[in-house]
Amino acid sequence: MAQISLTFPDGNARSYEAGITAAEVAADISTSLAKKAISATVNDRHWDLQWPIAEDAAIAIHTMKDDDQALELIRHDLAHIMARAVQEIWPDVKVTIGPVIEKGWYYDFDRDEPFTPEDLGEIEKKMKEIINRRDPVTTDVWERERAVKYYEANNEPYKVELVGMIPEDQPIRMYWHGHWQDLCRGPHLQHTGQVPADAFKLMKVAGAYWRGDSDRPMLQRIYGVAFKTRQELKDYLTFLEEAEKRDHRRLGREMELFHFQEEAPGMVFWHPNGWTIYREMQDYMRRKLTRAGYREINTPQVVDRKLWEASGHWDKYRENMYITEIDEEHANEKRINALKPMNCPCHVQIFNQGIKSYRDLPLRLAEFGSCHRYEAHGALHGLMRVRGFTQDDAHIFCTEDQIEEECGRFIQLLSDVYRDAGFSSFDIKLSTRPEVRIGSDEVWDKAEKALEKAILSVRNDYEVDPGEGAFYGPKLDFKLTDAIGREWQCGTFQADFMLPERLDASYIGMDGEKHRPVMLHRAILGSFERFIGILIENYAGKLPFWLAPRQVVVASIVSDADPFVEEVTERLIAAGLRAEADTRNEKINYKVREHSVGKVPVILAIGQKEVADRTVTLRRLGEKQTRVVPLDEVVAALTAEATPPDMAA
RNA sequence: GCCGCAGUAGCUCAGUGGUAGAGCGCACCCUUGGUAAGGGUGAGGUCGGGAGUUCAAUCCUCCCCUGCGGCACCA
Repeated sequence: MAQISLTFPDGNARSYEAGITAAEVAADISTSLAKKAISATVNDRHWDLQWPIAEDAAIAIHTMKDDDQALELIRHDLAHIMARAVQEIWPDVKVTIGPVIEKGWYYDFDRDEPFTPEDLGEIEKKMKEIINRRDPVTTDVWERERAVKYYEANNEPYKVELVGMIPEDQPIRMYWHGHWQDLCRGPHLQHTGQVPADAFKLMKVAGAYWRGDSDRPMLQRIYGVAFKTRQELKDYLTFLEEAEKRDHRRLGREMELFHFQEEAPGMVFWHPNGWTIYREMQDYMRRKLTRAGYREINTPQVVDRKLWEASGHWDKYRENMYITEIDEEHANEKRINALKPMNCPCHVQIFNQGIKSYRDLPLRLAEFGSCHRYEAHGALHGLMRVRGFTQDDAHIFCTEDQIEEECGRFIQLLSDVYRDAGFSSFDIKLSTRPEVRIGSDEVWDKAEKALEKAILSVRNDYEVDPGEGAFYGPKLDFKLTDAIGREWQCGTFQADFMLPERLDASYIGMDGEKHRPVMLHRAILGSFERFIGILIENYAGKLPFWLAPRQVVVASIVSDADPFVEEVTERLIAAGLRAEADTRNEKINYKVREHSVGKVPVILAIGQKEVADRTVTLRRLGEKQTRVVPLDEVVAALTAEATPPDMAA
């Protein structure tokens, strides 16, 4: 037998016979390691203990102490255990696939009857039973034909299809958990008893298309979460409760920010409090854009289909466009209009007015563009996905040579905005040329390089998504991370070589000839609606002072203080603050509680002492201690605090 | 759009084949109380919409609408 050399993490190497398994290597080291081992890493690949090692390699044996590997295996084995439990209870159910996902796994089943919440409890019980059986996990590689025949005989058509999808050069690997069998690339644990029986939970049932294709059958998906310990599971469930508490739909109601109703699904009714946040954000953006050299414009809501046909949107997105009908009586000619689903074609119309010179470029046209898209019912989700929304949209008309400079300026602007909104980090993704595209390779080279260079001028890390660019140009997507670690894609920067062509935009170059400009589509917030939703969730409703809809409530402790409360409130309002007086016949405890629940950042309480001294007692949201401050001082301090971040000295 | 679940007072939710209830909120009264709910009284509902079954439907059946969790989609 040939000998191979395995190098351990500590740098030591040992010689073994080729074909030795990782389990045997572990056993060679110590019996306790053999028992504790869960998997190995062999030449950077996560390796099943049972797999033979054929050649020299770097090897590391994993135990439950290695979180990454442990969690992957636990979740992956649980997927199998769950599928097995389901088939033990309902032998007719057909199995499909069950991958590991963040925090857990899912498994898709084909079953006539959907699973009920009660079924989940039963499955969970069965799973624990299986874990306690401590069945060994075994694996083998089969001939393709044998696997197909096996699955055909067992009436598992999805598995037959999966076998067929495995590339010719890949092995068909089978796994057994006890008697139960599944097609799987592995790796897995040594036996089911290695899975913690008290650190997982089945979460929900949902429909999911076979292979994610809406033309294929709808399967029943069961989601589970799993951790190494019971405590981690508990912590995660607590986290979910916390996330639910910051749900913007709930806070939107509690803080009286907005509502939705049946007559206008997916359209926001902004209440005074919510609209205050919106306006504050919009004012802020307007200042930032103006300073960054943008000119603000405004374009029609209702536009003849001819323009959408010319832009190409009619062909592709007609299903999702709101079409207007005019009462015949009042129309001389039948015209079909659409509510604009996007602003770019209208912006080109403004560019096209008059003759543009290269001296006009780059021309940056910004619009808080109100758009309507008929989104699928199932897609709507609070402010995050709506049918009527306003983009912080702008189009930069420029030359190919100006792309890089404009991209760099944009990223700078975007960084400022995210920072001011309270997001400390964001990721950038560069999507490059797809197979089907327009424009010469030369132009693509230039554009992709320009975007890349622009990113590198501000930071050194970004992700590349090859082939995921739009057919009309490469793009950047910007994802920010919120306070509880969730990612939201907000900003975008897209180079477009097509629309100027389709809508015949041109400028006169230095050479006196006509040229096509490049159009850069860009947004920072995405839509105001969604961004405000993200802000609400990020801050759990406790918005920074400059954005808080109600910044200060001045509350009387005794009714004798009411006149001074009114005076203080007027002073604050005169200073530009959003202040309200609360002189209701209620105790101060009650008022403090109510305004705390309402997320008012500052409460100023006024009783007899304050009236006598012309002071206020200041209490900040979430803090217990109070502070007595002279009136003049509090007005000055709060006014300074209310200054938006871009205006602060 | 697809799968599943849900829709009862402003909110959160209970309930029944014989047209409804709680807590909070709201209004009024008492209370002037010092930092997260003082007390009393009262008003408030075509039980999401339509059709059907039934002597009788908020409850059972069907269709539609909206919402929720996923999936698909997101110019």
